[in-house]
Amino acid sequence: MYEQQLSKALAVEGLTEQDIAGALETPKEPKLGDICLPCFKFARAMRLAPPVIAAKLMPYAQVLDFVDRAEVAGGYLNIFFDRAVIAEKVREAAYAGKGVGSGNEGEGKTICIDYSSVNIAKPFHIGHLSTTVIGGALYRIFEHLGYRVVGINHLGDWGTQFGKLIVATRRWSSLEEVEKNDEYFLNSLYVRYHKEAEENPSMDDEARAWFKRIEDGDEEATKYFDVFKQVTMRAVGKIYDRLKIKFDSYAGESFYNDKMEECLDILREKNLLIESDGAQVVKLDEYDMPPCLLVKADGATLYATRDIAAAYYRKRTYDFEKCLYVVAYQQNLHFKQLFQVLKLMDFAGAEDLEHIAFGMVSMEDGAMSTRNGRVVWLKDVLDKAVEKAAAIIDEKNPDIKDKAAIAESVGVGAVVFSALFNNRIKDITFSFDKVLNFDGETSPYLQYTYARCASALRKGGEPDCSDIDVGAITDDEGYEVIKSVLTFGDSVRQAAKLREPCCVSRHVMDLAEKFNRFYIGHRIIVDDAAVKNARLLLTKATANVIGAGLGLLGIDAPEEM
RNA sequence: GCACUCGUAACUCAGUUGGAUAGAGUGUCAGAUUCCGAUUCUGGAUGCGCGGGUUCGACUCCUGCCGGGUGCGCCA
Repeated sequence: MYEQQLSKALAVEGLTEQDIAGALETPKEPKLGDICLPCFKFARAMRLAPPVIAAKLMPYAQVLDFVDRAEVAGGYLNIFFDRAVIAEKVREAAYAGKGVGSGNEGEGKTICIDYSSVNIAKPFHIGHLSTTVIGGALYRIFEHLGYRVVGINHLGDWGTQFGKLIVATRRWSSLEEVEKNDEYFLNSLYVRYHKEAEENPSMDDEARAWFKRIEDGDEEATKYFDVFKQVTMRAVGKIYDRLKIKFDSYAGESFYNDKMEECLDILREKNLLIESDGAQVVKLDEYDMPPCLLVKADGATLYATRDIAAAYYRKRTYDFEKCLYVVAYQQNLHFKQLFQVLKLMDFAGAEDLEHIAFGMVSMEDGAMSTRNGRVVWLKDVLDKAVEKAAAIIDEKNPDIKDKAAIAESVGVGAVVFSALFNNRIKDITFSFDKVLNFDGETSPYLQYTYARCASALRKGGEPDCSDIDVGAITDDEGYEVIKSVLTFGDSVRQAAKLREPCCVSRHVMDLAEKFNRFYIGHRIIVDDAAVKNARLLLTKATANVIGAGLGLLGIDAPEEM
């Protein structure tokens, strides 16, 4: 808050606006001021001791109309805002609705986000959660800042697993049966295939042959392919609805089948494609990386080949400013190679590709594995969380309306939030106890706080802005709430800049804690109308920010719970 | 072996471009409600893996070691 004005005002004694702007920071503790300027780094150039510099700057801060006072503490200049001036700004936040903290710096810019990217024929498991909700949150965060966002689900809909599924379907089931059943049935065929193929390796030849037929556009094989894809999409569609995730494009791997050749031509033209052990690769020794394999010895293309084609297609189709790949860090090397190859190809968007890596999920007894059944399906996790939420509602608020919908919001929200509260890079050891914990720093806490605000607003009525006593919210607790409300937008920007949704979740959590402290200490609905209106206004602003923050994360904020 | 990455309280994690006395939650113990929703709030206790370096100042940057994770040509 007020960084610009302060930078301008304190650019004296040879200091530039940039010097000041780069040094301003928020003190650790509220009692040290609202904003501060450490003057140590100016000492050398100014040939003065930091406290002397702070003292010289103090009068320039002191005269600003939004400043109450400035103090010199060691080498710091601590600035305290005029609380009444700050409090006035809450009005705006209270009437901004869901748009609170939004911006327009993204206007005219397009960001592509590649996330979720499910594998066809595999049910949605807990390992798919991070990419899906991180991508979804980044989508909304950028949108909130005015960007045009293109959400891309780069479906894993190509590869020999389709041949395997055809073999399995023909042996133990039928196309009709698969079509009628859900994704778990399809998965059971896949698991059975792997079990039996161990003893009967000829099945793999059969599978390869079927996949070849898909590649060749064979009618019968394509029919199978379409059904498998349809069954999977039906299932993940339900999950996406529950998670509030949407995509603008489902162009997956199969989509790029006919778009790779032109990329390989570019590589050949630039003499980048080299034969090695029968395969065709791009050498990356110069960049301390192993070669990037693009065409197998048998002539088939690879994941990386399709990613190159996808990059070209996206640049051409969307003319992106940035293209983000929300994919686990296991693929760090793959993306480093991919980006380097594209750079060597002089691809126009090469500098704008970014791998947004995140940690992996494992089970308490080791890595997850679909084949041996050591896997947790997301649907089960969501269902259990919703069940638990319903039980708590039954116990605490049995007469509430729309119980099922609220339990869904609370349960699903808790699962989503658990994946968005920490830094992306952290590994996660999955445990039901942790995900189903609704106490402490969880989304049910945020939702509860939101519902508490909503309840107060129902009882207190719409705040009347013509009759406000800002003094009623400039006490320490209220003032902390105000500052948190007003800096929400900064956190949204930080989240976009770092591609870290947790900047938003952390901010909203902090606000909820501050509001609850305020709430306990001060009655909102009091006889004095001016005081009541001020507190209601703050309550409304708080509800807006919590609601907007949860919304950015893809979590509902029910009015009651 | 090489590369990347992580190591903060008993546990799970925050910690702004390096800045003041390193903070939360869980769990634990002790408290708070005649009054707006106790899924709330208040208080107590425990810590930066180890050693060097750069700096006025290092959890943060560099370097060495220790420990965990991931990756390293025909999977995606």
